[in-house]
Amino acid sequence: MKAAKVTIVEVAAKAGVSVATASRVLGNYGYAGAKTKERVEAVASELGYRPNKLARGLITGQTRTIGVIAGDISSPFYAAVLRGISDGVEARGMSMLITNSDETVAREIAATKLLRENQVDGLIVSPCDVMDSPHLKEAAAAGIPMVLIDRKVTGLQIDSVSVENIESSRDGVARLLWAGHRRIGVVAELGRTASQDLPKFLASAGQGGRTNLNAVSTSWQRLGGYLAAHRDAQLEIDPALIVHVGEHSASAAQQSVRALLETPDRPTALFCADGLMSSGAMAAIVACGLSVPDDLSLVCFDDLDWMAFVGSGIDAIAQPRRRLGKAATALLIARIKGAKGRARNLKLRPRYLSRGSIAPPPGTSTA
Amino acid sequence: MKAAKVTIVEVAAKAGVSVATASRVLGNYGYAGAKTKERVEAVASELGYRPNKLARGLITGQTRTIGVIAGDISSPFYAAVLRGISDGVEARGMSMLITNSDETVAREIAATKLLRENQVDGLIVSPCDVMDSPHLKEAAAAGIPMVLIDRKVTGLQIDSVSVENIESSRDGVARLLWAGHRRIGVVAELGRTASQDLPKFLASAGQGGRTNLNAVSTSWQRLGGYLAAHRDAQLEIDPALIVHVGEHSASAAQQSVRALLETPDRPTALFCADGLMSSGAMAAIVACGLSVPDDLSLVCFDDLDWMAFVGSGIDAIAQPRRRLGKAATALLIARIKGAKGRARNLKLRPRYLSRGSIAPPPGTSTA
DNA sequence: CTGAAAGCGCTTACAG
DNA sequence: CTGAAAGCGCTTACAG
Repeated sequence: MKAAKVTIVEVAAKAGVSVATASRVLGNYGYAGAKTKERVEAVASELGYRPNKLARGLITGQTRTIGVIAGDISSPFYAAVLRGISDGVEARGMSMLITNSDETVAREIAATKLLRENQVDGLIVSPCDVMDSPHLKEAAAAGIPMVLIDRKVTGLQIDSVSVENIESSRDGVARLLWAGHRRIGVVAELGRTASQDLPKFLASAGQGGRTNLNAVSTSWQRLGGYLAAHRDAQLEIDPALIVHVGEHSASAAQQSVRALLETPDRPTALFCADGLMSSGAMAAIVACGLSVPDDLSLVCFDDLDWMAFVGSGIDAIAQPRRRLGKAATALLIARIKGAKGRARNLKLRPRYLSRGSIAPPPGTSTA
Repeated sequence: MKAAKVTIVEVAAKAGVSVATASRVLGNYGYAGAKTKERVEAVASELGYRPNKLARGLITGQTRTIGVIAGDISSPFYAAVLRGISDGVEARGMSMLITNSDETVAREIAATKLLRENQVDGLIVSPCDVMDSPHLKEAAAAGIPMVLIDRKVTGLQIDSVSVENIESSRDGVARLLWAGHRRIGVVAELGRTASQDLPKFLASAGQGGRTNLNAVSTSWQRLGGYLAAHRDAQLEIDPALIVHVGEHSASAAQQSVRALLETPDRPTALFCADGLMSSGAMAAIVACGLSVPDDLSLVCFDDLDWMAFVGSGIDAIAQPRRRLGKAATALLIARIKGAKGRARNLKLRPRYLSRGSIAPPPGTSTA
């Protein structure tokens, strides 16, 4: 049943030319007489010839395929970023191999290996360990074109595209402060070791040490923005207001936020550091019977579709997700084509969407 | 800079064995002496040998890569389905090439071509034309393993995994009817030619002709369920209540729904046929200042994360999206491994999530 | 258990 | 403008 594949050899034979010539017209490079060209093409389409990219790739050393390592392709953030990448890739007639790391180093390593064995022309990765990723460094050293997306890795000087996390978080939190809030909760993932890292981080942030923030994961950066806004306003931080969820999970966030909201001295506003945290926080807010912004003001990092119509609308720091993917693809393709020169680190600016989820703290007279 | 790739030839040479032997231990098939094996493996890891899957694929005729054609990988539905596929694929050490069709035949054809040139071992596709897809039929006839997901193509007898659209829509709408609603709006995409197709469809559905519903796109099937529920209850259909949006777009849905809701004789309940329709409808409901379920009851096909906390929660017909992908992958891999026999058509059953968005129609006395 | 040799389907200098 | 030949990196009968 399996129809025998027609190869270039058969096309050449039937067209009465050499394989070399057939190859030249079918791959359209090099010279070929008009008549020859026509004949070969006619035979090829008649026979239903389909070039074998494996053979082509083996010999040219290019597969016209890139590999992508995302955290979780089903999350709205990565799904949109991937779409941006995909658009860039498809527009160039290239292909895209996709993997998930689930923010796990072991899986990221496995993915890197698999992708390299597949001879991808380049890699776009959202590294899960921003401090030390030997497998990525090795790949970069081996000369495989690579661009980092959403985050960077300390000591890895390669192209990257990320988002202004610190500045835009600082701005978002500042808006809450301007509205009069003094007890603002922050909900962030912060990894498993947050309880140890947090005191150090708070201490160093206190000095206004800003440099180290670039060497840290996005959720820490956004927390950094929160701290910076408070420092700008010369306000102390109450560590009890920092909810470190510890995992990428909406339901974990929901539990932690609920606990905070049931506290007697609960915050009058919340800043959520990513989409998962926002979903969890919103669920907790509803579960506690609180309404936004009357009982609680809210600013969320990353714009999810429901933020447009929940309550009176939720203020969001909207990341240019698709553009993130597009830009990464453009950088990668340039490198694949041989672009030299030092690493380019693009930083895209999110847009603040003001929808009305910020009100003065409850009990404040508006008069 | 580009580190020369180490091939099996070098490994063999340095280990003092033939390429054949090196190949046998590195690909681990065939016999190899314990000592030889050890030595070859040592040298391979020392040299950082990385098998070239192109060469391997060229000769074995298997790439251990599958191709996926989705509508839009950034939509929550496809994103989750893809994750299901991805899990199945990664668990077997295989890879996955992903493309978007944007529900466009031309792009689907291009994707099929590209994927086949990449010599994928099989294809999972969500076909955008359920009536006639010669490119898919050709691929199937050529013997490439393929499974259809979410929808089927008339006249293409191959494996498929879809969802019980008709039955579960019928059930969802029935719940609205039980609650006393008599004017229930339905919001569905239905394609560009809906205005012509609708009268015919209504007429044939009137006869209880059920067979043709399998040969129709998911949004038509869900409309079919709506009609069936009304037929069960012996109620007439008011065509004015059928909102055919015409495109896969939340904002288009929002506009159409808004128009319906601003009508003097507006419905007391809404049934939304997919996620995009639901987002649009919800935005329209909020824009009109209506509240769910007091002013309007609501049932949505496909469960989006916000439905858990918007208002008092929105009833949803939750599709097993990830399972859809997993099941498709399992079927595909079985075929790739050579499973024969007639096409299997899996139909997964959604779960109805009752959250409280159904109330009696406004003005009904509960007493 | 191991090796020499052919070959997967294509591209690419190199002659002509 | 066209063809003969080598070769990309591997696997697979086939002998031994």
